[in-house]
Amino acid sequence: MATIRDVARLAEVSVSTVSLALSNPGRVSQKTLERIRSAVAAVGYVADPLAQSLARGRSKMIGLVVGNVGNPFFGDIRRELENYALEHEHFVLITDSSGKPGREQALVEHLIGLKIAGLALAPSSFGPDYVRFVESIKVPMVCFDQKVAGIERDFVGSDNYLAGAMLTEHLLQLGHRRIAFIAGPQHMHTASERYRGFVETMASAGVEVNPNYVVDGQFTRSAGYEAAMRLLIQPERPTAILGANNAVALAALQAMQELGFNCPGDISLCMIDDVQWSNVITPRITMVVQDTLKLGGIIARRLLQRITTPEAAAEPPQDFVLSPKFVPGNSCRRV
Amino acid sequence: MATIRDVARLAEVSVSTVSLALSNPGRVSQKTLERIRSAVAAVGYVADPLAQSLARGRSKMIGLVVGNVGNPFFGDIRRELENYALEHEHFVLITDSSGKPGREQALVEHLIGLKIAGLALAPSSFGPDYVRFVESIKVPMVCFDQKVAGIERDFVGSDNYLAGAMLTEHLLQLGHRRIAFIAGPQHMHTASERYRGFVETMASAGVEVNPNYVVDGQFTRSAGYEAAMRLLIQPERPTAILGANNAVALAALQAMQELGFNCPGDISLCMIDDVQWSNVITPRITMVVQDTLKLGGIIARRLLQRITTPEAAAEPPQDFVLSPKFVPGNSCRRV
DNA sequence: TCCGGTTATCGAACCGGTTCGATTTTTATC
DNA sequence: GATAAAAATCGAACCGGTTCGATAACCGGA
Repeated sequence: MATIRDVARLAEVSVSTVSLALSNPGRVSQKTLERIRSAVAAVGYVADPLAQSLARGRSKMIGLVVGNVGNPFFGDIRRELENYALEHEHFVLITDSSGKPGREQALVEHLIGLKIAGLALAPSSFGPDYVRFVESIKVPMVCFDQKVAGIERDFVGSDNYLAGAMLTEHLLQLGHRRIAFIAGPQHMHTASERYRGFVETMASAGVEVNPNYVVDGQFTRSAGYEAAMRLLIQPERPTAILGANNAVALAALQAMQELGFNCPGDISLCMIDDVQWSNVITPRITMVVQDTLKLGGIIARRLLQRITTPEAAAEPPQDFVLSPKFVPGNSCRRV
Repeated sequence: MATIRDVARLAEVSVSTVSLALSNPGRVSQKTLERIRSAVAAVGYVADPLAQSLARGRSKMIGLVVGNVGNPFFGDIRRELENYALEHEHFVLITDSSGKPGREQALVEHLIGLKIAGLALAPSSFGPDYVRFVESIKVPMVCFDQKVAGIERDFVGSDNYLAGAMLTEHLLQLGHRRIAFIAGPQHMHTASERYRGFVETMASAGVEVNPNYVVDGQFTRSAGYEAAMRLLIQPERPTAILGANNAVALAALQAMQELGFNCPGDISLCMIDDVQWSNVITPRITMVVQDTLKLGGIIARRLLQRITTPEAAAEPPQDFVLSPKFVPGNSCRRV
């Protein structure tokens, strides 16, 4: 590997001039610039990013920390961020916390040790300790997906209240009254907002929520399955189930299939968030989806702004909340 | 941030002693070790990984380069690698090439610039240039998924010939003779092997392969859909379709649904590789799946071995090929 | 021709560690 | 108690860049 000293020797200038010429071509004379450029080409010099980061105190890398890279929700976001970062000569490092706050923290610290230029974080926890931790991060950052109370940072996400409300409204309009809700962990903003959307829409329609119809699915497949089973073995079954996320809804579909219930014949089902291959799942689930592409675009643009321009870096944190979109399927029938 | 010099000052020893003590506690005296340890604790010293990597010429990071992190196939592999790496105080950086060879190369070069300790690579291309590129990588590495002819590196993957053969055999035993095959790009080892498994099993059963029944699905959803459509509009339709991967098979299912064909009533379907939520897809697709957990374990162990022990690093490259598993569904009927 | 003000280039210090040969201290041996 | 060998510690160079104050070269104007 050729170093900057090799270039300097060949171009017959000092090391500092080479460095200057490469980072700020306007500040050296035309002929030395050319000499340096041809020397660079001759020895095949490429600056060592590690040495650069050490000297500059910051690298050209952007950290992306998510709870589960396999979740298609993150797919578009990752892609947008990568493409946008690439345009600005930055490089995205993806890390996966498996949803564990402890590991998330370790990953973030490691990334900061790498002197990343910026961080896109999908928070996986909550509470004062967690908030303190996130607030201690001094790198330019954007949070997304999960809004955490107390964290004063840019946030990009969807209107989860609206998501819950839209599907509830849809079911009500189809004539359903015995509507069940498989909820997520209530300490999560997404989960509590979706639930609130459900409850308030029911209330404003004057329909009472049967407490037995609200079960906790933890946003996971296994807990969602258990929760759905509890709903389905009740003597007076709900006529419709609203899954607060894709995992619990599909777990409910599985439970229905296993118990021999027909969807939507016996029970209607709808969910928040898409999954891959949802269009080959029978029935096609009626759902409300987030505009992940747009979310990713906003995250990417905002983060790069904060990284590259000092004015943007100084701006106060801002929330970007997008409306989700209703995607009709054939899993809900009129009653 | 406290530096090693702060520690040295407080412990009243030289910087080099601190460095030595931290990396090799056995080579300093007991009391200086203790003094250094308490000094480290007192100032909250944590070594700067960047400076360490620069000085040592290698970091504690492992690069994982895949074509699509969203593919559940990579999920287990990533998780196994991360867990195993963590046990050995290494840290996994995930990067996604979106299947583009150019970007893959750029990513690998960037990772090498970061002086990664090792690399797990799912090759996304082939051909002499590509082989030359991979062969030029001097970091300890393990290739997986796609076996590329000419690359002399450890390889971990599944027996794709067997995968194709098993499903073909299954369909033959159910009495099918008009069996169609939606193939992948033949320059890919996985694709050509699966195809070979199909062709040779058909041949040894004495069943002729109708050339109109072999179509190219490129392993992608869209091309798979087109290919399936071509199969389905033929006057003499196949009685069974074998999808060479999950994407083309599910695209075929979609095509069948759209054209009003019942699966398995009208046409049987089976596929290689699982997808998330396959158990809520109707019908449950009969498939052959790879043992991704075990693959991940082998990749992780092998790579860490090569990284941590010089003997393993010197070993000649080796192939680890696992047998896939047959998972019956209800998408194939007897004819 | 001399002078003040730019512009171009350089040298040295620095980022925060590691490493290795040299020096000092300790321990064991006679 | 002298001496060789072993163990502990140190200093300096190095990894490969950046940055900034200092110096050198250049320019037009009096």
